[in-house]
Amino acid sequence: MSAIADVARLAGVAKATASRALSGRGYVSIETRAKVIAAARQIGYVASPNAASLVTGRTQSVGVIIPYISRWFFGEVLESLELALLEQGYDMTLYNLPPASPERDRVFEFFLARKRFDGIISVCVELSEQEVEHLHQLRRPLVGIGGPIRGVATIEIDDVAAARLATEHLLSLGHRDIVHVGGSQVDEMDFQVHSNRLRGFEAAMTAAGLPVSGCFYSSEFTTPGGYARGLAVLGDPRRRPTAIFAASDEIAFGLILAARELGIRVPTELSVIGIDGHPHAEMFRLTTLAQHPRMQGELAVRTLLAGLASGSSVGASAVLPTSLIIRSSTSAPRMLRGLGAQ
Amino acid sequence: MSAIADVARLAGVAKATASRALSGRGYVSIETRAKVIAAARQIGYVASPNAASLVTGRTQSVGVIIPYISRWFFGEVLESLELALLEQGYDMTLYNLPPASPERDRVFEFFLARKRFDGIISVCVELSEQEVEHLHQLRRPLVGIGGPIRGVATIEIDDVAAARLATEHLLSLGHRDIVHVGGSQVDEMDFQVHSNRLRGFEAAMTAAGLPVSGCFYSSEFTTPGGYARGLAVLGDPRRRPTAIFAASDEIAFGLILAARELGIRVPTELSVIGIDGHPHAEMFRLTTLAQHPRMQGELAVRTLLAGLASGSSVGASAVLPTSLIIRSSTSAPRMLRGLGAQ
DNA sequence: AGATTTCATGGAACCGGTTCCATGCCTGCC
DNA sequence: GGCAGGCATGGAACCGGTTCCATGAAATCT
Repeated sequence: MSAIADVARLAGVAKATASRALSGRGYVSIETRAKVIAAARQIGYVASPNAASLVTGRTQSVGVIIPYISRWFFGEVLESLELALLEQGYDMTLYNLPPASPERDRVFEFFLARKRFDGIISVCVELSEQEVEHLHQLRRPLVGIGGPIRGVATIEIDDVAAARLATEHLLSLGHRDIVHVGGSQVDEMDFQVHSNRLRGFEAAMTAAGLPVSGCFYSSEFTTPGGYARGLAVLGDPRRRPTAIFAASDEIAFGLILAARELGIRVPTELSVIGIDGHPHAEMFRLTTLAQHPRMQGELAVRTLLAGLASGSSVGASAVLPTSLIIRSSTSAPRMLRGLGAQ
Repeated sequence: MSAIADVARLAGVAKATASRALSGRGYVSIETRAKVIAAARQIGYVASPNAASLVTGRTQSVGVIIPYISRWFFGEVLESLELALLEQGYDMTLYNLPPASPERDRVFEFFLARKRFDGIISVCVELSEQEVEHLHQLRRPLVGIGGPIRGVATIEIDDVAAARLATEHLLSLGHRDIVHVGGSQVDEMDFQVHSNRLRGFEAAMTAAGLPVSGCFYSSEFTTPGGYARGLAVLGDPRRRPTAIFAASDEIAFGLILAARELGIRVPTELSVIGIDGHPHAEMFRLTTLAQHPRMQGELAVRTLLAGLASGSSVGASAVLPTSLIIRSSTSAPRMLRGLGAQ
């Protein structure tokens, strides 16, 4: 409703002066500034960033592209991004881009090209060369979460190391018959998360002198996905592993539910470890390698805004820590226990 | 980068003509339009809605306020809102406003007042009189999901009826000792969902001639919340109900987990029914009263855009249907079964 | 054929801010 | 005392679109 011209008129100054007083740039006397601020408050004036963006090029808004909203990791990242941006006065505009979204091209060619954003944060979206090119043409800072993009600052965890640590935890307990249930490399856009976790698993197994062939089963990254896979993998008693490394906590929950349903005791007969640090892990007593999505979100915002302030396009990438949280879904395999007890 | 003036120059026409050709408003000859469109494509021109919004007042952007992102219902609503808005060319800017958010006032007084949105969708946010007033002052259409706001179109389900139906399902199976586990009215902003579901429960119980005092237990609206409450409520065998009506599927999952842990068989010894239609319900074989958050999101967008087109501020409210999905978490109580078998 | 419409286009104003530039005052310094 | 420089302010241009208005040509009507 009210424009800066109204504020200026009410305060008895020129538009230019009102603008300087409110934005804090340029010379304004203390009294004038007070007058202008009082006038602005009186008529409930809030500046339109759209109008300002025309001349400054700054929109006070950031675009976020993300493949899922409901899955835990993404929900957490989103909440932390929103909060961090809000604190800095930025709006967050959200584009949900699931793997095979028909809207994908339109988002890159139309929505993101509308000069609406000061920067873009891409959360675990596997970008094609062409899409990266599109984004770079916007000449805006770009930060990735969860995986590398060419020429872009990235906030991530070391998925290979995390998977390796998780697997080594099982190995150190004495397990030799270990299976990895993780994301498929073909079905979903995986942003290298799936394959990195598989590589970490294989590295740990190989280092322990164990074979890896036939030890991987794919699953949707969800609890029902893990459950379905669990029923299949654990259904045959003769070929049952003593431990499973799940690529995510949500998969692990499903595996535990399947095991319970099949009457397999966890951890006595089956150890399960996940990756994430999901809040439900406590309830399932799940041993997990916790990552910290909120930290990743906050750091991504800091990196983006730093790039914005400095004008440099590429900020510093960061690899965030993970931590092993041992609960009671993992233990030594029964066989060994028996031996130990003798 | 490129502005409409560049397009006009390249096409050899005036800015005004280029604008008309691209927007499709006003008279332009077919050949001229083709020329302009070709020129625009050639230099990769995408109009800046920010610039356009200055004169048209339309921003092609909608603000959404929502208390949670991770909880299932909200995630689903969000995904459907984003998709529906995207299809219509609108951006979705997200404000996450958990119950006791310290950012709350700033969002209403600053962020939402920036003239950035053509309309606002409020998802299950309990608004104070003052906040409603603030929103109305923006003179923009406003649509609520999940509960009534004064003078605003609302998309919702009938929570009282849904709770009543769920309870009646248990009653019709022969249960008499039924407990309701739902949200607290004090702890969280509840948008009347909690109290409405409690009212529906009490209405059904009273109609069946059963007492309601002592039959309600509060819980966080999450699986761990239901789990904790389940351990407490089901822990004492002497005071154990034969059936529980959970206010959400996520609570119900927790209750089922707690029951399993206590060695209580579902549904033989305990029936559980929820509300939601959560995708995990299949895995838990949970009987539930399904609502359809995606329908609610789509309808909210349709209502908002209709209000936008017509210029009328208040659209039509709608009450969406729910459907009872019977799985095997509910059955007749054991006692009756025994009788029936005789 | 002359008078209206309808169509097509260009020029210019405008939306709401920011910023450049010019102006004038006051202070400090040589 | 005159001049340079810092401070405070106003006028005007500008950002990138849309739209009003004027103009002229072609089509339609009387």
